[in-house]
Parts: sequence; structure tokens; C-alpha cells
Amino acid sequence: MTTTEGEPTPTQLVELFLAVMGRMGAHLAACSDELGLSPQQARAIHELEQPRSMGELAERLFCDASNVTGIVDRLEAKGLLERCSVPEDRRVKRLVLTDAGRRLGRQHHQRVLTDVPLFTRLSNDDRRLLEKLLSQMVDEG
Amino acid sequence: MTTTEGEPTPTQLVELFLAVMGRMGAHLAACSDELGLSPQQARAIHELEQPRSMGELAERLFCDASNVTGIVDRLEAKGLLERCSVPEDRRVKRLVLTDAGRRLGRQHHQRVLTDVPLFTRLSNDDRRLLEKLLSQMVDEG
DNA sequence: TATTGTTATACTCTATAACTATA
DNA sequence: TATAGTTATAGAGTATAACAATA
Repeated sequence: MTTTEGEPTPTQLVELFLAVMGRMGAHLAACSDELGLSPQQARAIHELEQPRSMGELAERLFCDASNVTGIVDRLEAKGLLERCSVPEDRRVKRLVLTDAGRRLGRQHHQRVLTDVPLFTRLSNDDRRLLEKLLSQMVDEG
Repeated sequence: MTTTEGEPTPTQLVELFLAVMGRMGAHLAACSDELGLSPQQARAIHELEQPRSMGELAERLFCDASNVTGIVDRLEAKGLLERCSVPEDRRVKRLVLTDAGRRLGRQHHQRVLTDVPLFTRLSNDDRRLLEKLLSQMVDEG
């Protein structure tokens, strides 16, 4: 317990971030559930605002390509997207949201943004500050 | 696209937070995987630094109590915790980490804290600032 | 009666490996 | 040969409902 006041240990920071992540995760789960989607399905729709291939979607979801088959199957069965063929390379499937899919994506987006108790507690200045810090964290790669 | 400069929309902020969450999630998954744990098992061990009942653990994991039975089963099978009986109320199971469980928990904690590329990009001052903002977000409930 | 934890069930997500159809 | 996507498989997380033991 030799904690110097001037040198912040990462412990507290990571703990806090995990706590905020937990609440945000619960919020996201509730939002997708209201629309009859699993969290991962909602995430997929979000990433498909621009059409992408199966492999690209896998990268964005941080999961193996084999999982995407099932996720896309279920979204396609709900009529939320279509697997289009690509003339230049017939191996590739181009995933395109249907109108219903785009509509549901917008609804989900709205719900996620509405009443996020985490962020509503911050002043406008603090939100700008947090935005700046998060940008720094994500920048580059 | 009528975005006023002075009024920050929550959109960008939420997007950024989700991006940071995604990377942190990948980091956590990698850390637990190295120790032969699922992310949820690692999370459970983390929450059991203090002994808790099944129901308490369920609350902390934001999931139904019925799931905790399986999660605890698997941790118990690995010898990482024990279900102790509570004399005052024989319905309750008191979950206590074994020495091996506590050791693994410390290892996981170390790995999570080490080389978090997200936080290493921030200056000490910025980390303190982020810590303050995250505290505000979590405060109260 | 109410509560704690379990079981049964069914679905989703997950990675690995083997497969297909293209390139 | 290499790549994009699929299938098969097995394990883990998830919620709901019904249940046993205890309060």
C-alpha cells in the first residue's frame, strides 16, 4: 500500500471503466431486447450502416468469420438484410440492410442515445472533455 | 446535418464510448483466455474478491440467477471457489474463492492492468481527468 | 406464502476444423 | 494454392418457467 498521491495507478481507472462498461452493456441489452434483437444482432446492424462483406463484419464484431454466418442468417430470416452477390468476385457476399433493417437500426440508435443515465449526469463541458479523452484513446490503433 | 457547434450531440460521445468498449472487451477476452477462463468466469472471480451469495453475484454480473449456477459449477470444477453453507439461512450458498482462485484472480488483474493501450496513450493529468468524469457517471445509481 | 438456489429447456454466441466454390 | 464463406461440432452464456428446500 505504498501509493504516492501524485502517481495515479491504473487500477482505479480500469475499475471505473469496467463499472461504466457494465452499465452501458446492460443499457445496450435492454435497448436491443425491446426491438426483438440480441445485442450482437443490434451491433451487426449498426456496423452495416455501410454495406460490408462477411469477413469485414467479422472483423468489426471482433469474432471468427464462422460466427457471422449464423448472425447474418438470423437477421436475413427477419428480413433485415440481404446477402447480395458481387460480380467481380463470386465468393464474396455483400451484406446490405433492407429498408426494414435500416429503420430498425435507426430506432435502436435512438433508444441507445435516449436516457443514457451515464452521460446525462455530465455537464456539456464535461461531455466535450470526455469526448476529447475518448478520442485520444481510440486514435491511431 | 444541422449540427450546432456549441451543443454537443450525444451521438459522437456514445459512438466513441462504444468503440473504446469494443477494444477493452477484446483486451479482457484475451487476458482471460490466457488463463483458461471465459470472460464471464474472470468477471465472476473479480466480483468474488469478497465472498458473496449466488444472488448477489447474479446482480453484479447483470444476469439471471439461474445462469450463475452454471458459471459457479465450472469455477468450482476448476477448484477456484467453494460453495459454503451458511448456518443462519440454510438456503444460501456463500461463494468463497480458494487460494488457487485468489491467485488466478490476482494474475488476471495484473494482465488486465498491463499494457492497456487505451489508457497508456493518456497523460497522467488526462488520466486523472478521465477518472473524475467516470466517477461522476457511476456515482449514485 | 415468500425466498434461495437448482433444473429443464431453448436460443444465441463462440472458436476450431473440415469443407465448397471460387480465384 | 490461397481465399470467402459455410457447415459440423462442442462449449459457454442467456432468459423463462417449474421445482425443492428452507424461511
